[in-house]
Amino acid sequence: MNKRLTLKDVAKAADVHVSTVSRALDPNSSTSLSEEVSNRIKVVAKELGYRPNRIAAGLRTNKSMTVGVMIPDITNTLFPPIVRGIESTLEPFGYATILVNTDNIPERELRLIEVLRERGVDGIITVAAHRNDPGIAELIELGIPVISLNRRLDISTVPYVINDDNVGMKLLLKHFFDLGHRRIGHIAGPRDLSTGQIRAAAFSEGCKAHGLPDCADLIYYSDRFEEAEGERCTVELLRTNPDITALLCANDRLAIGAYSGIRSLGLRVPEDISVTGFNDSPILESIPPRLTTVRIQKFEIGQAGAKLLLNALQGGAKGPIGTVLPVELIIRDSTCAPRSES
Amino acid sequence: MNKRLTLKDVAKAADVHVSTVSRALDPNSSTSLSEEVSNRIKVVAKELGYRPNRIAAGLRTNKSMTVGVMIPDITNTLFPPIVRGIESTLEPFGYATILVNTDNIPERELRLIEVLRERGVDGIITVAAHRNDPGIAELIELGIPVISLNRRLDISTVPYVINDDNVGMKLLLKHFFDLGHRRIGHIAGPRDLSTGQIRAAAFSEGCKAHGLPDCADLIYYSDRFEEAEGERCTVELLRTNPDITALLCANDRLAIGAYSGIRSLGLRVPEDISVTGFNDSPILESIPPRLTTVRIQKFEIGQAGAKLLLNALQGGAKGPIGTVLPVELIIRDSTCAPRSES
DNA sequence: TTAGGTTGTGCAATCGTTTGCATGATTTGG
DNA sequence: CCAAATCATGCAAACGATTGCACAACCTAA
Repeated sequence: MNKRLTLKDVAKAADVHVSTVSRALDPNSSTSLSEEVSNRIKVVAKELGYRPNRIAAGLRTNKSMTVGVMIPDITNTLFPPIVRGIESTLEPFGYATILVNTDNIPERELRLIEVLRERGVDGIITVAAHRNDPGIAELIELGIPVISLNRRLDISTVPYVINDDNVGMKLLLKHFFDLGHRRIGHIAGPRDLSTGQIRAAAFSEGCKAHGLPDCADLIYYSDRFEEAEGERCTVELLRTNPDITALLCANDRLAIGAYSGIRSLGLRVPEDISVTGFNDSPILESIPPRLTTVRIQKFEIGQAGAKLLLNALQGGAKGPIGTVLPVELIIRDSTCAPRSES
Repeated sequence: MNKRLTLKDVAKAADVHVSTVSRALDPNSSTSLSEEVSNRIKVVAKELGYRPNRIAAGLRTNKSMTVGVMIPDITNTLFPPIVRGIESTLEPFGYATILVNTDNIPERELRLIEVLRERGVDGIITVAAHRNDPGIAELIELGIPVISLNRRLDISTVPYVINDDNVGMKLLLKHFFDLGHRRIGHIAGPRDLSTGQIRAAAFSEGCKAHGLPDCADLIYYSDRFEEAEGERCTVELLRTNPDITALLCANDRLAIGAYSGIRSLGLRVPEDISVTGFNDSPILESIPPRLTTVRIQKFEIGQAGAKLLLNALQGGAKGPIGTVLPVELIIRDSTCAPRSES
């Protein structure tokens, strides 16, 4: 267990002061050094295999070169590509990422924010933000850069990267409309998540635009983005509104749950009820009937978020506060024209 | 951007020395403090909302309370549950996890090990180890605790948690044998990964045990655990050995690739060729024909690995160097009796 | 009563870097 | 040829916590 090399060791070997070594090894040091000494030091450092201790440096500079990444749950297929996008973008700049799972539990989220702060993260990227998120609000107040991915906060000062939920919903609605559907239900996401809220709003708006009658009672809010919730809501919605011919779900998991719900009522997808999702999870290609959905850019959302954070960390000219990534309608087998009722 | 509270601030507020505060807040401090002072300090600290700066503490104690987790690629469905198992187990003990993706590229792995070392991780859990891994070997030499999950290293001093690959292969082989298969091929994993090597060895051994004729030429080594490789190897193997009726693939991805390969030759799964995988990825339930495979415990492997690391970090009595988790045969639709050739 | 033992707290060094300032060496210009 | 400017390097103080040691106050026992 040989001790870690320090600046002091290099300094001794190169017969200079530690501060000189520090400067020689710092590419953008303000103080000037002679080429000769600088090179000698670099050579010695490399020979000895010197590696800086970022903890010590972090203590002095108050920069840990780490960022916190908060997600609800890494085992949810939506998040790994986002996390990968973040890591791939940040790593070349020397930032390491600390990953934490909040399970969408507010207290847990608050505790994990503390954990990250104690470790002196330079910034935080959250994919787990609630519309009204006290923890995030506090971070902002403390001046710690925060980026919210996939979701938005109600407070408008938090930079975000989201998908174009609005356009996505309109595309789905138009698809239904073109097929001939007129009674369309919506299984919405949780009210406290921006994705749920934005998509529900887009749904209402879209219905109106297509001249569909009041659709407020055709929206059913789920409590969580989970299959079981999708099933429960679908059953309840179809019980109350048996004339529905199409079901627009706020995400894929709700849609897969809707499949079960529809079948439990003795109906078929899509012959009796057309179903759509949102996100385009990788599994979908293989679950029959293959789900018609909206594809969002997952890796890219992480990438864009990381860039936004880098910009904030480098104190750069503050770019746009929000980035909206384009989406794409993916038509598969879960949608068809309604049974003719003529 | 109000400054972070430090021990000094608390000390001033409680009118004691910083060292006293440090001791009061350290649950297992060796020095004794009067109840009264200790409580007063705790109250003041809580009131002020003091949070220790782990960076500073880490510098002094040489413990960062972070661990590095190295995986090939978080977007591979095998890894998220493992990572979650690690994080869930470590977090309650105050450890944060830094996640890095190696993409199975050795140079990248070496660089990332440096990144982790610079950050002073207290230990490393790798799910990306090669059988012969110079980076890991160096860590061991430096006395940094390392645990290898899912894979083993050839050097025997690295504690590991693996699944019972051996039993898993025997179960699959017995399953084939019971169905009546006698010409069984094996698409093996890469030679430099222990999973590939162990499974191939178990295959050979199992063939012999069942009295099957020399099977060495029925093993085909893939270069990577990827679908495309599975397809390529399957096609080549079946070209050379057209009498094969069953294909045992070293993991699920190779098996899914095998599906394509078999179909490209105009054959059907399982009627013409039975296929099996390994791991039981979540997608499998939905890809027809549903793959017969061996289920490994993913979350548990992370959990067990984390426990092993905790043990190593607490310098505890060194427990077993290896943990082998039980596996389970999952029979689905990709296997059936061979066509009768009577 | 006093020597010796506790007990509770403060002092100061330390961890490995970074960085403002001081200082000695060298160059420049008049 | 000397004063002033410039350059290269060293010095030492941070950063915020931990911890061995010193020391004062108190307690106990002979």
